[in-house]
Amino acid sequence: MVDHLELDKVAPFLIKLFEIVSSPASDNLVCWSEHGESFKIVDRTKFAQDVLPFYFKHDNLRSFIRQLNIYGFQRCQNSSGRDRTMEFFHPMFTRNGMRNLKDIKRGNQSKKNDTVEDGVDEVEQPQAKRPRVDYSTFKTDVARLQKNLEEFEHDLKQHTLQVQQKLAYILSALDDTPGAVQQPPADSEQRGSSPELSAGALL
Amino acid sequence: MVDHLELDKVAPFLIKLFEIVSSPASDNLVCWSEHGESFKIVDRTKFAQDVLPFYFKHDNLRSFIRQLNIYGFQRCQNSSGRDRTMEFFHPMFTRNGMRNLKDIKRGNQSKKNDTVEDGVDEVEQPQAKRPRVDYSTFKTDVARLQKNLEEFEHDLKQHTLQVQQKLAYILSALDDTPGAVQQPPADSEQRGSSPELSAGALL
DNA sequence: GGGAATATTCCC
DNA sequence: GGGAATATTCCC
Repeated sequence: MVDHLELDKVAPFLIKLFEIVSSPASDNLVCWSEHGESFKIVDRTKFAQDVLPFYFKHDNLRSFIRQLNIYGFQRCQNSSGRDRTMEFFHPMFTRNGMRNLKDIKRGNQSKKNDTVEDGVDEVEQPQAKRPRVDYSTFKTDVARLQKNLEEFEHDLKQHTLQVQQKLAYILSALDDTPGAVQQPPADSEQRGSSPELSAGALL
Repeated sequence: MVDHLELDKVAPFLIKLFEIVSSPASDNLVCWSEHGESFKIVDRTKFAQDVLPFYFKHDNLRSFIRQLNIYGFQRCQNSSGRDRTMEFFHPMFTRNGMRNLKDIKRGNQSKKNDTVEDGVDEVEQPQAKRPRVDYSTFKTDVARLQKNLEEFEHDLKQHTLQVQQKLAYILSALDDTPGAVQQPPADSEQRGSSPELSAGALL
């Protein structure tokens, strides 16, 4: 269906990672966070032993994390105090965002547009070392949602079109059938028109 | 004994390669050539299947060959016509030259001194495209043998010294033993000289 | 975490 | 064969 995920443009590591995190079978070892915006390694040892060698040529947690870092994932500090759980995050790696995978690049091949100036001039403010909230994740987050939305819209249009065509075909076939409905398909966007049988109206 | 092989300076690939080629157990699949100056892969398929995964994270002959090329190995054309055997060669990779392993470098990190000018000026000779024999392998070959020889000499000296010391110790111990043999063991290599007792003479 | 070396794959 | 991308290891 959605065949333009362009998985061929996505690094193998990311595809495997998505599969690993999404696979329900290993949810007790590694899984999405509640809202699917990050993922957790629950049992480091078992994860390394049982999951890694199935997808990679090693069973080494550190190598796995090295890859995460290379692709720009950030470690999230676990909320609770002493939790052995590890949590990682990348703005383009989300449960429902498989289509964003192709925008995750490795190493320092980052897109320059991440460094926009916030509308605040970068003049020195030497008075105090302001910890200064980092809005960049918000921005990339918004960008991601924006993009998702656009693509969903596109998909929806495609889908609508297809259904329309199929229905039109069915209706025309019915038309040719003696004793079938005579009513031709009306166009889709009509407001206040009398309710009638039409492909467009069904969408 | 010969503990200055400096294996810690040798790339893991080369150590494994040496082991693979030298191991008698797999001589039917991969082995040294007759004089130990190159090595042969006799059965490509079995070699890839049975040997490679034991040493590397893959069972891929092409990956193995890629590594050989990276380390500067050359493929030798098999003398016989249609032979599935593959033969590879590197001047510093020989059966008796384990100590040369540390001089094999990867990639283009070649030493400049390989490009000495042969005593022949590099002026253009556009008359004919002379195929011009490449003496560089000879030169590195000579260098290797030279080096081997020097190091063997060094080892021999060390060895001689040790044996001398041990014999001296034994002799002195015998000397202290009442009723022990007075007659020293006759030495082996002495021609016509009067037999006399000395550690050095035994060597 | 990340730089850098080494290993493996992919592609020409 | 080798360039280049990706993966894995090693080390700070």
